[in-house]
Amino acid sequence: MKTMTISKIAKEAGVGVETVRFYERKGLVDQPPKPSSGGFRVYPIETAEQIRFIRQAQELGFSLHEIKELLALRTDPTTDCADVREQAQTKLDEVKRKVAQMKGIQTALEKLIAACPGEGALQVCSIIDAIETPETNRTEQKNKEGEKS
Amino acid sequence: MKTMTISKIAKEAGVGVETVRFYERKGLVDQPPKPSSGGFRVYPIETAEQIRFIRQAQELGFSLHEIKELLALRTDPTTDCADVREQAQTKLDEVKRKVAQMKGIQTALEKLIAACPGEGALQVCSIIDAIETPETNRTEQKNKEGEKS
DNA sequence: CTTGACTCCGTACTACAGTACGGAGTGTAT
DNA sequence: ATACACTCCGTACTGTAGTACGGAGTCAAG
Repeated sequence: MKTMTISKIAKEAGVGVETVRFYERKGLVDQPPKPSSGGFRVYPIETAEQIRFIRQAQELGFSLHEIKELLALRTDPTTDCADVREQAQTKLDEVKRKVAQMKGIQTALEKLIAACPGEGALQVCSIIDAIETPETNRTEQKNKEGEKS
Repeated sequence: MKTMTISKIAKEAGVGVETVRFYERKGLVDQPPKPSSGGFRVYPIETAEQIRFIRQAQELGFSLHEIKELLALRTDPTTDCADVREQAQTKLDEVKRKVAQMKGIQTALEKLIAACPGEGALQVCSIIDAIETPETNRTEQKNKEGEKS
C-alpha cells in the first residue's frame, strides 16, 4: 500500500477530493499533519473507512452535525465512560425516534401501494388521495391557530 | 368562507405566507390572477389542500422536484395509475433499506451502552463497524482504478 | 380619512452539503 | 530535467428549501 494521498483516500471512500477536504474543514475527519520533511499529507486508511461511515450515516438521515457527534463517541477514549454512555443514550433515543418515523413512512407507502389498483386512470388511483387526506398518519399537526376564519 | 387571501391559505395549510409564495415561484402551486377589478389575489381552497399534499409528500421523503412531478401526474388525465404507483414503490424500497440500516446503528449503540461498565475508559466503540461492514450495501464501488500501486 | 393590517414583488439572506477554480508548490515517470 | 499529475489552500459558486426585508399598494374599521 502506497502512501495514501488525499486522492487515494477519496477514491477509496468513493467521494471526491474536495469532499474529503470539506469534511476536514467541518471537523468530521482529521487532517493529518504535513510531514515535517515537507511534501503532501499522508492519510491513514481509516480515514476512508470513516468517510464511508459518514456517507452511510447520511443516507440514514443523520446530518453532518449529528454524525460528528456520533464519531465523537468513538474518538473519545479519554473521557469517562459515563459521558460517552450518556451521549450514546441520547443518540440511541434519536435513532429510535428516526426508526419509528421511517417505519411510519414505510407503512404509509405500503398502504398506498396496496390500495393502488396497479393500472387504470388516475381517477381511481388512491395514492394521491391518500396523501391528500391522510387519516392514517395524523401524527403531528402543529395547529396552534385559533380558528380565526 | 371569506375571500381567501394568501395568508388565509397559508394558515389553512399550516405554512407561512412566504412559503406559499415560494411554492408559487417553484411552480408547485398556481398563482391565481390578480382580479381585473384590482386588489388582492383570491385563492381557491384547493390551494391549501395542495400545500398540505406537498408537506405530506415531503414527510414521505419526496423532494419538491419529485412532488412537482407527482402533482403533474395528478393533473394529467392521461396518467396511468401505474406511474404513480411506481414512484411510490421506488420510495418504499429506499425507505425499507434505510430502516434496515438504521436498525444496525441502533443495535450498535445499544451494544455500546451495554458494554459500557458505567465508568472507566472506553476502548472501542464500533459504531463505525456497525455500518461499515454490512455485506448488504456494498452496492456501488466505483473502483475503476487499475491497481496503480 | 386616517391608521393599521395585510398584499405584492423583488431581492437578499440563511443553513446545509457539497463542487469548482485557480495559482503556487511538490512528486514522479520518462 | 522537464513535463505532467497531483497537492494545498482560499475563495467562490451550486442546488435545495425555505425565511426575511422593505417599499409601495390596498383593504377594512373606527
